[in-house]
Formats: sequence, C-alpha cells, structure tokens
Amino acid sequence: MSIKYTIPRGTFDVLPKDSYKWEMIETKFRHVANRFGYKEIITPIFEHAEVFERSVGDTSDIVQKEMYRFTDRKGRVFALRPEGTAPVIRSYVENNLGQDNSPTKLFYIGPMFRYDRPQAGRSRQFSQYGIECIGSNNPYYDAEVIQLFYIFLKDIGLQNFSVEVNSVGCATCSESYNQALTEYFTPHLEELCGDCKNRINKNPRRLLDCKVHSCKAIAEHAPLMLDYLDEECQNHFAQVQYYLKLMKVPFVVNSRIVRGLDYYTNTAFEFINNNLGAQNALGGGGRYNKLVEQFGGKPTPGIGFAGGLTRLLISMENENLLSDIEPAPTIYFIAVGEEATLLAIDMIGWMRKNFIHVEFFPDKGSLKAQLKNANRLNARLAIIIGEDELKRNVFLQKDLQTGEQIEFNLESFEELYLS
RNA sequence: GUGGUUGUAGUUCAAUGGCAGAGCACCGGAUUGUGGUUCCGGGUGUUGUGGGUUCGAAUCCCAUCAGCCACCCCA
Repeated sequence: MSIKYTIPRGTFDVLPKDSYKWEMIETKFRHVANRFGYKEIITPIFEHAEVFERSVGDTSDIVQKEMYRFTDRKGRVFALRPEGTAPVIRSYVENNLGQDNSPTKLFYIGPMFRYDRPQAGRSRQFSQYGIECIGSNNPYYDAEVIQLFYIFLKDIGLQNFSVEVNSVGCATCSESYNQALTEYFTPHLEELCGDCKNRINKNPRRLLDCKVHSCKAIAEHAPLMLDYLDEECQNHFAQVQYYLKLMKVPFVVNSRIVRGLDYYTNTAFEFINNNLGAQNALGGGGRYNKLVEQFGGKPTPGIGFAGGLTRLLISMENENLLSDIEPAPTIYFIAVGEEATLLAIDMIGWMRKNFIHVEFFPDKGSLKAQLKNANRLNARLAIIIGEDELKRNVFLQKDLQTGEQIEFNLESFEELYLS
C-alpha cells in the first residue's frame, strides 16, 4: 500500500521552472551587497527561543503566536528563526565581530518561519534577504542601508514601489509620545474597536495602524510621532533625509509607520509595492540602537533591513521582469546506433569538461523526436552522428535556427569547440 | 486565530442529480535518418480526501485537507 504525502501547509516547493529565478535574485543581491562592502553571514535555522523572545519582544505577535518552538531531547527550548536580525546580533556578540573601529557590515539570505494563516505573499516558510550595519549611529548609514535596498530593486528592474521613512524616536521620546497617544485616545475609548481597547495600554502606537473605519477616523487627528522627537532624534532624522536626497533615493515621510518588532529605535522604513495586495511590504527595517546591549555586548548602535524574496518575485512577475531568461543548451547531441552512442559519450564528456552545456538523451527515440526535443529545449546547435557518419568518420552539425547543416571531420571536433 | 470563496486531465476551464468533456501541452503517425508550420490519430482522470442522502452524485448534505481573498500580522 502506498501513501500519498502532501507538503506542509503554508510551504511550497521551488520547482525547476522557478529555481533559476531564485538563484538569479540571490546572486544580484549578493553582488549589490558586496559593492557596498557587506559580507555574508550564515547562521543556523534554529536558535534558543530566548534569542527571539527577548529581542523581538515577548508581547509581539511574532513571539506570542507565530513562532515554531520545539524542545530537544535534553529539554532545551529552541525556535525556528522567525526573522534574521536577532541571530545576526547574537552571532556578532558571541564572536566579537566588532573588533575594528569601522561598522561591521553583514548580509544574509535564507528561510524564516512563522506560523500564520497562509495568503498570497505570506507563507509559513519564506525566504528573506537582509543586511545589518552594526557599530555606528551616523545617520549616513541609515541612508546607505536604504540606498542599498533601493539600488538592489532598481538593479533587478523593479519600477513600481515607494520608499517610506519615519522615525520612532529613542526610548525617551518614545515614552512621552506613547503618553500623548494614550491621553488622546482615552476620551474616545468607547468608539474604538475591541482590539484597540486592548492595545491602548499595551502598545498605543498600534492604534495608528488599525484598519477599522471608526478607529481610522479617530487616529487621523492623533498626535504625530515626529512632533514628539527630542532635539537629537529630530536632528538625526533630518540628516537621514538630507543624505537620502543627496543619494537621489526618492522617498516620502510616513509618520504612521509602526514596525512590528520591539527593538526598533529612531529610523524606521518600509518599501511598499501596491500591486502586492494586502501583503504590500517588499521589505522594511530600521535602527536598533539598544539591541547589541540586550544581547550582552557593549552598547553598540545598528541598523538594517529585511526583504521577502517571494514577494519580490511576485512583484517582478507583475512587471514582466522574469520572462525568457531560462538557460538554453548550446548543443543537443543525437547519436543513432550503439556504436555512435559510445562515441557520443566520449565526446560529450570532453565538452562538459570544457564548460559547454550539452544535452543528451540516449533513449529518447527517433531522430525526429530527438530534434523535436532539441527545439523545445531551445538548443542552439544539434550534433548528429549515425551509422553513416561513423563509417565516413564525420559528424553533422545542424544550426537549429537556420536549419543549415554542415559536415565536419571527427578529428576536427575538439579544435572546433574549444573557443 | 476570524470571516468569505474555490477545488474536475500536465495546465486553463466546461458538464439541469443521468455515458466526465474541450483548448493548449503531451505521445504516435503522414516522412523506417531531420525539429519549429500543416494534416491525421490517441484522453493521459481516485472529479482534493472521508462519510452521508439517492435507483443513480463532479453536481445535494456533513466533515476534513488545501489554495485564494479580506481581517489580523508582516517579509
């Protein structure tokens, strides 16, 4: 008896027709990151659960509802990583990466896991690419991080997205702002939705984000974070914008950006693509000046972003950036008869050693079927060797675009294909 | 976690409770050794899964799984 297995909910296989697109995007990202001086870091897919609980915030949805937690044989509690920053900071501190004075620039690409109801652009295992710049509070780096993301998307050819920036302030302005918000919303308490009634004390900032109409109307006139920044934070934000203009990165200030992870301070930003539907964020990030300390390192500022690979692919598909780039073979080899096949195996081995993309299907059937297949694979040339050619010590090379067919001596084979 | 919606061939989709079909793709032939165009032929299926109602279920009912959409959350 055989059982048919199915893939776990909210996951997907990246099939050959798509995997080369993934690879292409990853390669482009690596190139851009390298150009900016970022180096790749690869951390495990699971960590001690505490790594996330303490940094992402133990009241956040990610930790409370969405983390894949498990216990190993010795009772240690681990979690599949729901995001990339915390592991990088853990590694930064654990390995003392901040030795030289300049900021440490790291990037990563890999799968993340969150237990959530699947939807377009949202799955339980998803791939993120991201960078972290650790060791400087210079607003230049805030701008540089945003610039890198921007250049990466432009590099890939994406047109339709916008950059939104905000500042959520440091701990001090954050506190006075939260207070102002609570004061503003409390008189309206009865008009708010149930969720917002709960949120008002826990995290009043979330009320700004609520999609319920009545709440939205009230929130419209709520005090703005930007008005509660202290002088230092105001300055910082102004300089970030100044540098962004200098870098010619178009952006808008959106004072409503509220990041879902607790560790953000000062600069917060999102890259939005409105063709994506409800899950419209291509990526986002911000500054986290207290995070390294939280992990037991000495006080060190940092900033970074993370983007979703699948969402990027969806956006690119929408803008038709992914057609016709599947790699096609240079040569399709056809051998007819046993003796010719033996010779073919030898010749094909030589070609592959010499970096030529050769396709060969010894059991494909008739010459007709073989050529049909060559055509489907979009091969440039076909090499044909049958009994007749073998006798005369030659092989046929057919140009599959023009149909032109030339006969070559077998001896000239290596010389012909060396260039 | 909540609400809505969909599930039929490889794929896109048809089929009043009454023989499960079409386009594309695929395979074979016309041409026994020459592709892309053309012509001829071939349906490749556990109707997501499991129950129930019925003489009879792709169709109605229940459950379940999965996709999609929105909430939520965020990448």
